[in-house]
Amino acid sequence: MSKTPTRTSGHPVSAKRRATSRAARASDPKVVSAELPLIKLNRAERAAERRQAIIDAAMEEFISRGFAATRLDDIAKRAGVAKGTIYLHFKDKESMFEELIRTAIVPLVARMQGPPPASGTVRDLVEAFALNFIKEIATTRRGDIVRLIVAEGPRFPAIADFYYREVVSKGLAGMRAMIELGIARGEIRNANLAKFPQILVAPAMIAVIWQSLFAKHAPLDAVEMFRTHLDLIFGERRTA
Amino acid sequence: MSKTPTRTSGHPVSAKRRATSRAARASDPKVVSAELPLIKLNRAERAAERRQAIIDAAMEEFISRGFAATRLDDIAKRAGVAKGTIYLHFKDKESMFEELIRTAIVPLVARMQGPPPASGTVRDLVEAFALNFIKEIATTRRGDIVRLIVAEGPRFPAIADFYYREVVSKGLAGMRAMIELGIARGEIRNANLAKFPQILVAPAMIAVIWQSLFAKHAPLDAVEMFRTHLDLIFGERRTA
DNA sequence: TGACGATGACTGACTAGTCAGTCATAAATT
DNA sequence: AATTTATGACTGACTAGTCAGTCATCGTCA
Repeated sequence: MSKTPTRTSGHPVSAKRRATSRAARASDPKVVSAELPLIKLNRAERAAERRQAIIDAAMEEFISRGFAATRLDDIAKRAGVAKGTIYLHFKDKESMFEELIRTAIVPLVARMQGPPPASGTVRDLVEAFALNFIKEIATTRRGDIVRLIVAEGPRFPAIADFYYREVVSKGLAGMRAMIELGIARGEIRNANLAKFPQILVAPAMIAVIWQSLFAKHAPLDAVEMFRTHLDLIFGERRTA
Repeated sequence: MSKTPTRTSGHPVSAKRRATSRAARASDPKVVSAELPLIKLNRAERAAERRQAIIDAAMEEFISRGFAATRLDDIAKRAGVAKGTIYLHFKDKESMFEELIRTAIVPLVARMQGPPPASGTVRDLVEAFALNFIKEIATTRRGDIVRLIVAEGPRFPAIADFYYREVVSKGLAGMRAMIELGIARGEIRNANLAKFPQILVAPAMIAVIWQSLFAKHAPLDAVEMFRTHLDLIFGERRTA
């Protein structure tokens, strides 16, 4: 009982130096982008910078803890801002999470549309695309975003909907187009594949999941696996 | 929150009549002797029954909310027991979760080992196996357990470890054996497939995830998809 | 067989703590 | 000085886990 019914959330650090945060930010070689002169940033720039810091921190926390177990206090601390600042940028935890996933998907997709359809066989096209996916997503922190969507999707229908609409359906349509091209050119034997573009990307998705769950038990050579998969679809490759 | 002294045992689950004890005795003791075959169960039997009720309820809650967002109060209510009763069977929330997943995996694996290797081609073997998987797991509530493991695995290394050891590594070994048999018999052309048994099961895993995330957006014929996938591996089938 | 105390399964109010969100105050900027 | 932006102490709602008490069941004995 003699516990502390009063002053509950007493963070031990409570030194009365509020300027500290700011001073620290200035000198701290933290996350802040390398603004060389570190000269005056106007308000809009600062706000944008902090917002980004919050987004980065939140992404990190959500990825490693999931939505429910993530504490806003931790996000604030990691971002180097006070908790209240978060509420200057986001309505609440939930909409913050949804907006985060949403904006995270954009560069994810953008990254996938980077390399323009290089001339060559359809197999080259698909291979370039998949290798890009594996290099940029499956084997990086970004892959965790995909896993996060799988994990939290059922509880955030808005996210699952958005993800399906903006990524899955478009991605599959693209895959289907490539498959049909392959069929038309005679590179792909099985015409039914066009009905299930999922098959084409399945190993890549598996690689994403594998990395975050079992990488430490048994490393997986995602690139070689995908090449083998392409051999099944396009026929044995010449080898190297 | 204030109005819950009445105990409301009317929940969809088993909810034996026995929960009536206190409240009913206090208010209307006579009504009790209504119907209910109420087979005599001794203490041990009852305990086992309640334990099972708790397990079922917990599984349901964990699947639909995830570990962190699940409330023990809800599990208790769904199981028709008091919260304290849970602690007669499990040490705490975390070990309860781990034990749940662990015991859930056993029938999952058992269900996969049911049909003995029927005589026939390797393709028939694999197809029977996969169709069984899709029917028994991918398209049922059990698939959600798999998704739950994917979702919570990174935060429960013990679960990921166990799952890898008891399911993944064994399953892949079995797949590899089948693939090697297929190669030896000349049914499978690409010998590299034995290096990546993951490819064989990838579409089935994708089906599991698809069902829980996108089924309502676009239903997926997992069986036909898998057959198409087998065509890639074993060569075109006669069709139907 | 029936009465009766012992047992322990079960209960749920309660404790101790957590954390999302608020807001009075202070710093920075205009 | 006025206004905008940031802070972090604080609040209130919520929850994992506890435990003193209850009562159905069971063993024992008349």
